[in-house]
Amino acid sequence: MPRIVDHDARRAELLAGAFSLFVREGYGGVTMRGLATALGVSTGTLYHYFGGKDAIFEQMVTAVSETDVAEADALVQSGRDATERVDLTFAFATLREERLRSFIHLAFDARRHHPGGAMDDLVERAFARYRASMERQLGDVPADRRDAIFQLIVGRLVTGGLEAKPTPWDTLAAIARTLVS
Amino acid sequence: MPRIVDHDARRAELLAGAFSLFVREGYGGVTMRGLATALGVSTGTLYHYFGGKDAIFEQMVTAVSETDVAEADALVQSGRDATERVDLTFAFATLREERLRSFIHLAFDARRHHPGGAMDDLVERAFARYRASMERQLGDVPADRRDAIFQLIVGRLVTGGLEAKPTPWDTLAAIARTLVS
Amino acid sequence: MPRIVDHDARRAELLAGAFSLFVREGYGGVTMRGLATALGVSTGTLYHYFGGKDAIFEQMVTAVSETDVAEADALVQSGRDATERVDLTFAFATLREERLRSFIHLAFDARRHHPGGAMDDLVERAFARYRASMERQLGDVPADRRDAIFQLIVGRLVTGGLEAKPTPWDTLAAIARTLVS
Amino acid sequence: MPRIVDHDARRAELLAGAFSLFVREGYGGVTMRGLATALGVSTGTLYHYFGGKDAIFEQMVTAVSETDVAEADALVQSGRDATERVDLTFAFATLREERLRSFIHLAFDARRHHPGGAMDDLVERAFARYRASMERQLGDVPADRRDAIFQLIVGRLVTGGLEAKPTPWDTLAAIARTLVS
DNA sequence: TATGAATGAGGCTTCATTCAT
DNA sequence: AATGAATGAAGCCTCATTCAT
Repeated sequence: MPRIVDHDARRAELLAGAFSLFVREGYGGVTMRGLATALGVSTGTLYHYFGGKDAIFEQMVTAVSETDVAEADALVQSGRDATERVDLTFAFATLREERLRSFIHLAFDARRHHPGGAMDDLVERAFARYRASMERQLGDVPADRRDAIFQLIVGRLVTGGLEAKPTPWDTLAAIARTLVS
Repeated sequence: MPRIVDHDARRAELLAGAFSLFVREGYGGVTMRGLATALGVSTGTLYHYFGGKDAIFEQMVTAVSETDVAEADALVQSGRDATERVDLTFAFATLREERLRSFIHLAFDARRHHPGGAMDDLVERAFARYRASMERQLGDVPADRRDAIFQLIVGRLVTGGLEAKPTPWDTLAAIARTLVS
Repeated sequence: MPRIVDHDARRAELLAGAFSLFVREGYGGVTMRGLATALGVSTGTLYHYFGGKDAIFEQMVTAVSETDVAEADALVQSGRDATERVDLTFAFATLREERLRSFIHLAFDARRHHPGGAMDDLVERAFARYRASMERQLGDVPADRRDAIFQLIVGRLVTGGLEAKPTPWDTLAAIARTLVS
Repeated sequence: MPRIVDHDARRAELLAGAFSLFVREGYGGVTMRGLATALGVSTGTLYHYFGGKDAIFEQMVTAVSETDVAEADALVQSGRDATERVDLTFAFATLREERLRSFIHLAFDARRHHPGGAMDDLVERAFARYRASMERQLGDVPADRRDAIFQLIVGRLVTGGLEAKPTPWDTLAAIARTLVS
């Protein structure tokens, strides 16, 4: 069935385009009309490929976390010891700061707009992917310290979006290094 | 003579009621009609006491952070040394976990819905209040370590709302203690 | 019954204050709250003295035209011949331009908000008062020419509120003089 | 392919329907819901074709004045000398009395509801179109007399809507003829 | 497949009016 | 007599969704 393949390919293409808009505007800030315009299609086309706004949103949450984790793995695994890999983990967070912060916000949004449903699983699985990545890369760091580093990064991502002068990444990276040596 | 009403007291009362709804539904999820119903008043009354939805939200953010900080100060200052006060800080975060998480969530929402406006200042000032409280209580801890503890708590509050099995508070408190001794 | 007298005096006082606001904002632009504030009373007081917004408005239309006609008569009757009295008529229109224009607008408003009712009579009587004043002052001018002068003035009042560069009053006064000599 | 609709033609159609309602109810008296109902469409459709209430009103003012001026030009230019063209000008005003009166009324309303905005320009331009038409048709009449005729017509249109027995058009036309001979 | 015109519920806000004090 | 808190209908506008073409 070549038709099906084309259909799926087009859907993936639209999803990729939708992602940046959702990340920039948040769930509530995206309108179907705005999304259609940004993607260069009509609203009718959007409804042809997806069930509706929610369906688009849900498919995106998964797509984002998979992309991010793949990139993080690729970068961090080049570190030769735990200290270096901690530094690379912070380097990744710094590099993709906006995107990761947006993901957290998206996750919040997602759970709000689909309470108690399959969306919870989706978000949990996405976070589990990030956690698994850290475990792969920092497997020789004690679990409690690895957890602390994770919270440090999440905390910094969040405050970076809310405070005028958030704690510098370097400061936190330095603290993190003391936790693994 | 008019119906006897303490204008400010009534306003504070409405504000307190509004918080739980905003927390449950998010900024975008709260409608003036819904808020009025939840508070047992008419929409007109809401506009009698507040300039509008934004004004309600803004006054709420300030009121909540002030209340929280006052409570945190009261609790934490009973600690006799830095280690004890770190423990009490975590105790406060654990105790008011839901409320603090809601506040962060709300702050995110608010900035998305009103980018670049007075809301930014409001949120920044609220966060500054929390920071100032920590500085008062943990003044003898080096600034970088105090910052790390702050990020640890914020990170834990956020992941607590998104992960199925977030890192236990105790684990992070233990790490934090190592940072101040 | 001294009470009644006081009551009526207060009502006249409020009406006088209301007039300038209605003239400035038009019927639709005046709110009861705004009117109460401008008068330095409460909305409740307004409802104590008048039946409501419409009642205030209606009483005003009569009051305005009576005041204006009295002033016009006083001014114009000092002219010694028809030409002079025409000039004085234009002088009065120029002097009270804004006020007279507002009255025309008010009259329009009035008929719109109270179609087919007693308000039509009210407006017609008010206009009849202006006409009667002209007949008193320009009694020796043929009726058709007097009518033309009236239309000239009304036309100029209206276009003065709508055009950037309306015809100067002087130009029209000069034309009017040719009509009476 | 989309439902086949000539966007501009549909807009013109809606605009034409809007005029009669605006004329009947006045700017403030027209509601978007009422307008939609009167036009047999939904409020959403109105916003699909126009930016909002003001945009509808503005486009209407322009459309009406353009139509009127075109009609006036066509009628009046058949007159062979100034006297005949003055008569034809009054004939046009008599024929379209209601419509022209409504236009003046609307212009007043518009400026009151949007003081100091783009509406002022719009109204001024519309009036300028009427003035220009008179200049084209009565170019050989001295400017001051042409202006007087314009005021005569405007005055009669206004009083025709407010007085029980306004001055007959014939009377004013006769006076106007004396001004051009 | 794809379009975009059309829908109508629902959002925020205003305001004439009522009524307990 | 006077106040102003409270009401709720109604205004303008947005937007997810449907459907004829």
